[in-house]
Amino acid sequence: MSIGIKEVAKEAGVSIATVSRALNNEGYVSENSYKKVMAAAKKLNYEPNYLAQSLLKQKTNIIGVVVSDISTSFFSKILKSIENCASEKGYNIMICSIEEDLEKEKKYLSVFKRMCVDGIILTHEQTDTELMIQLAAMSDIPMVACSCRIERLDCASVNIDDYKAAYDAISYLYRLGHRKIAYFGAGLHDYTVGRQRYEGVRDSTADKNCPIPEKYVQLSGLKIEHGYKMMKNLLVSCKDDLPTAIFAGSDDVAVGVMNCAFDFGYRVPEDFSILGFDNSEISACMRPSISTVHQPIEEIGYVSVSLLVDLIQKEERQYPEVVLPYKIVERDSCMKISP
Amino acid sequence: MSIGIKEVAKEAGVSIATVSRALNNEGYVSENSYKKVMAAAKKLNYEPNYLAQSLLKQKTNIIGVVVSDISTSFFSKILKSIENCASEKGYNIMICSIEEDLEKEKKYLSVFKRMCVDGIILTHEQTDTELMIQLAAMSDIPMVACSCRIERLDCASVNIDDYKAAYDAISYLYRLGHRKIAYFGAGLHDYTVGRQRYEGVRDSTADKNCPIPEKYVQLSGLKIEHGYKMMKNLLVSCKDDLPTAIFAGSDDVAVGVMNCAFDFGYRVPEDFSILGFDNSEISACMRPSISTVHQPIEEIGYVSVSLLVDLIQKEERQYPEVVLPYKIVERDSCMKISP
DNA sequence: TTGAAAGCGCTAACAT
DNA sequence: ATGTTAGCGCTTTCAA
Repeated sequence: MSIGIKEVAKEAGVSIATVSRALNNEGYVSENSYKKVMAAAKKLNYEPNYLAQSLLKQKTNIIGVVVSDISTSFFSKILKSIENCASEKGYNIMICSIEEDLEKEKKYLSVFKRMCVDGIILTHEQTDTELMIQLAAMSDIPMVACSCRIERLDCASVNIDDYKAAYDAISYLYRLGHRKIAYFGAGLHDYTVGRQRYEGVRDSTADKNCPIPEKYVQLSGLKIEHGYKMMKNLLVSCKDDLPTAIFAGSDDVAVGVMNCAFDFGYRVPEDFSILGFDNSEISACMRPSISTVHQPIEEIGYVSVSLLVDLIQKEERQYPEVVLPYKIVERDSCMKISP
Repeated sequence: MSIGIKEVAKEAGVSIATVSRALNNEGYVSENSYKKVMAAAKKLNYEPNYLAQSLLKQKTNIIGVVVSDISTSFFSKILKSIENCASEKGYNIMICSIEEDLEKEKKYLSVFKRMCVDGIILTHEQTDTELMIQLAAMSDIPMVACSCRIERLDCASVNIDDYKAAYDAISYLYRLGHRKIAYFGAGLHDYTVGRQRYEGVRDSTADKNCPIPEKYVQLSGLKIEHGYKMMKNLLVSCKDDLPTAIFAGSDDVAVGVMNCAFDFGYRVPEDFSILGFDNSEISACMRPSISTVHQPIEEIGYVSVSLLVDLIQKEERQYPEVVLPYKIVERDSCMKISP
C-alpha cells in the first residue's frame, strides 16, 4: 500500500485539491498551505502516480520505438541517441525489437496504441506498407520514420538521401579506377533504404557505362553473417571473373566480406577494395580500417525525437521529411587501381 | 475520441459490465450476449485501454530496464534477449541507458516506480550501493541484477562467477607460458563485476608466485577507447619492461588494445597475447580473432526475465542468485611462449 | 445471467 | 484561497 495524494492531504491538513495545486504550481495556493504540502510530501516521500495522471490527461509521456534489431551496431547507436534525447525532453521509451517478425511488429503497434503512447518511432529496413497504412488510418498517434521510409503514407521521416549516397559511393569507387564493382545489400522489401540504395548503385553504374551485372548483386541482409555468406557465394559463383571492389550496404556487411576474403586467402585492399555504409564504430576498428559512407547516426536519433515531440505538442499535423547530410569517409580498405 | 467500452456496450445493447465479462471470459455471460459483444467489439475495432486496466489492477506488465549503455555490443545483446523473453511472456520493456550518470539512474528508478512497473532489471557495471539500498527500502518492486552485483542488498541476480572466470583466465595465460601479464579492466566501484574480476586476477597471479605488479593494472573502463588508451599508457610507462600478455576486462577493451598494438607496430599474438572477456560478436570478427572468456549472454537475459516474472507472479520474496557457466574460447590472439 | 455503482489515483471545473 | 465533486476507462463487487 503506497502513499497517495490522500495521505499527503491528511498529513498536511488540507484537501487533496490543494495538494495537487501546490505540487503542480497551479492555481492559487497560500504560502502557508504550500509549505505544509511540501513538507508533508517530503516527509511521506510522496510521488504522484503516472498511471492516474496519464489516464486523466490522456498523455503518457511514453514514446514507443519499433526497431529492427537492437543488438545491431547501427540500431543500438540510433536507439541510444533516441533514448538520450527523449530523456532530456521528459519522455520515456518503450522498445520493441522485431527482428523481421512482422507479426510482432503488428502486435506491438497495437500494444503501443492501447498503452496510449504519445508517439511512435519506426526504425527498421523492412516494413509492411499495407500494415502501416492501415494502422495510420486507425489511430492518429504521431509517427516518425527514422532511417526508413514508408511509401504511400504521409509520415514524418528523418533520413539521409540513400539513393544519392549509394550513387556517390559508386562514383567514388569509379574514380579510384574500379569498373567491376559488386553490391551486397538489403532486400528490396517495399520502399525502404534497401531499394533506394540499390537503385543508386544501379543508376550510378549505368550512367558510367558499366552497368552492374546481376551476378554482382546480392541482397540478403545487412548483418555480418550476411556479408560473409554473400562474399562466399561470390567467390564461388564468379571465381573466373571476380570484381575489384565491393560496395557493402552496411559496415557489418563490409566486415563479413572482409573476413571472408581473409579466410580465403585474399588481401584487402590489394585484391578487393571494400566500401562500407554507416560509419559505425566497427568500421574504424577493423584492420585495415574500412572506408565507408558516414551517416550522422546520433543526429538522426536526436532529430527524430525532436520532430516527434513537436508533432505531439503542436496540434497541427504536417509531416516534414528531414534529409540529413552524409559523407564518404576514406580509410584503408579501398585503393586506387588502373581501370 | 477513441472507442471505449461504453461504445461497445451501446453497440451490443448490453451493459459495460457484460462487455468486460465477455471480453475477459470471466463470470457468467450468456452465449447470446457473448456473441453480441464480440461482434460489436470487432466491428468497432475495440481495444481495451491498458492505462485504465493497469490503474485498477495495480499491474502494468511493464518491466523497467536500467542499462549502462545500450550501444555497447555486450549490453545491446543482453537487452535483445531481455526484450525477446519479456515479449514472449507478455511484458513490455521500458529502457533507460544511464551511461555512468547516477543521477539519471536515480531519476529513472523513480520514474519506474511512479509508472508502477511490475519489476526492474538492473544491468550495469557501476552502481551506487547506498542508492540501491535506499531504493529497495522505499518500494517493494521486484528487482533482478543482471550481470551485476549489488552488495549488501538482498536482491535476485544472474551472473557468471566473475572472480573464478578471471582467475581461470589468468591460469590459462599462465599455462601458455606467460608470466608478465597486464590486466585492463573496469573500475572498482562498489562490488560489481569490476572488483570481482580484478580480485580474481590478483589472487590468481599471486597464487602462482608472480603477483601482478601495479604498473600492469589499469582500471579505466570497458569500452574500445578505454582499451586503446590503457594500452597506449602501458606502452609508454612500461616501455622497458613490457608484459607478454594482456588480459582485457571486455572484448571491446581487447579490440582497443589490439588496434593500439598494431598502430604502434607490434604484432598480435607474437608480441602480445591478448585475451578478451564476453565473447561478443566483435571478438570473432577481428583478425586475428580474439580468444576470450565466453559469457552465455542470451541465457543471462532470458534467465533474468524469467526470474523476475516469477518474482512478480509469486508473492513470496526469496532472492535466488543464479550463477551461469562460462568458458574460455581459444582463438588466434593468444600464443604459447616459453616462460 | 445481468446491471448499477464503487473505486483505482489523480486533475480540473465549480462552488464557496 | 480552498474544498467538493465529477470523471479519465476499466474491473468487480453487490443486488436484482
